Amino acid sequence: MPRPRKFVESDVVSSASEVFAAHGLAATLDDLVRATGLGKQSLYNAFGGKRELFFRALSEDRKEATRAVSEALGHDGASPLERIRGHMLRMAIEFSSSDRRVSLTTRALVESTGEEDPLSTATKASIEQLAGIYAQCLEHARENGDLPEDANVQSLAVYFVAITRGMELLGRAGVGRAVLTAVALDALRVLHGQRMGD
Amino acid sequence: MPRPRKFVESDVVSSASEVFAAHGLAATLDDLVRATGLGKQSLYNAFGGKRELFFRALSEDRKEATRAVSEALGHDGASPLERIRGHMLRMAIEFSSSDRRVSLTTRALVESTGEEDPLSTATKASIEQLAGIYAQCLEHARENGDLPEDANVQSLAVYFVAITRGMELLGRAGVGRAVLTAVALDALRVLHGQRMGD
DNA sequence: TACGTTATTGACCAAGCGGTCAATAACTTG
DNA sequence: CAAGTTATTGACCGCTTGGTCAATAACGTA
Repeated sequence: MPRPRKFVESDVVSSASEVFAAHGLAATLDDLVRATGLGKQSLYNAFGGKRELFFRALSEDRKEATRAVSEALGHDGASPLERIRGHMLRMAIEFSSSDRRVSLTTRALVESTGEEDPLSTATKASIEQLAGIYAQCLEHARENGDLPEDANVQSLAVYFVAITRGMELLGRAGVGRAVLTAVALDALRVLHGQRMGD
Repeated sequence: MPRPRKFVESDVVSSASEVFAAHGLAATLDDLVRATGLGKQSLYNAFGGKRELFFRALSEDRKEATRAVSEALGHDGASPLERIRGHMLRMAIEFSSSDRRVSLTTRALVESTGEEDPLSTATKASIEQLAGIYAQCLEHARENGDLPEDANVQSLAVYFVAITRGMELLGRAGVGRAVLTAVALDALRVLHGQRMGD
């Protein structure tokens, strides 16, 4: 009965995501209107406002990021450690690409207050989810005998989240592909050492 | 002859820095007026506007950050590698402290456009400066024989900038002291391994 | 083809923004 | 103590902001 929408919701979120990636929450409602092609009111009807649309975009970004990492670290014939290696090298290229924008999750991380607000909750969950994926792959490596029996899979997983975040920021600072690749290879050496000097 | 100022410039910059650390460039002129105690016009006279004040704060933040790292990695009897270790462990504690705010440099990194604007230039310089300090210390370690002769000191230096940036973000996401310390120890294993699996 | 429902459109609004102005105050120096 | 210079103060301004409203359009259904 009702008048049908002229837009595809996921397309709108995707366009909005680019705008938010470029300008963060400081992106203007007008930017969004221009990027999505919708009118203000339609945007408001469909999503509820700028902030809500940001969360929606953030959620999609997170879904996509975890999907991508999941796929990169998933079974494909190579050993778990080889998959992590390939993943890190691809990240180095990705992060050093000149048109790469900082991920919404990282943006949200910086803009989050540390309190219990929705932004902080969302970013925290995002980090934990990513760490979970790394942990799974690392656990497989350990079962394979590619990591020492007493390797701390949990902290290593968080370590990989940290180093990828750091590489992302460095890419923003203009660090080029060669250096970032070298950094990725350095980072991987963590998996080869035997014991921490305590 | 002129009427003297009622404020100390460095104090104003310091107060402003906190506000910017908390809210980024989105901090309002009113926030700054409240935090510094100066009137708008005085702020304007002394610094030239919000953006200029931000740059001033960013510059101080950068100076302080490099000073701190320099001191931590400087000569103090311990070996270069031990100094790096101590530094990383202190960073883990610092970044996981609950009232810690994200550094202005990291903020600027995220908000920079990647173009040639002043923000990007400043952050790039900041990263390079930090990497330089790490490189110096690592070079000493190599001369000491604590690192293999063929270790790539330059990329390792950038690696340490990356992992500390990542740890900073994770601290923002609520990762606690224990986990962040474990991550720091993981990160250090890079210096113990012998050869990269190529 | 008339009706009910929702989408779209463009005008509109109050609040908050960064910044400015003009008047006044405080100090040093002659 | 008068003159010159800069600081401070509070009122003010034009613009942009996120959001709203009322009118109209487009569809399925009866």
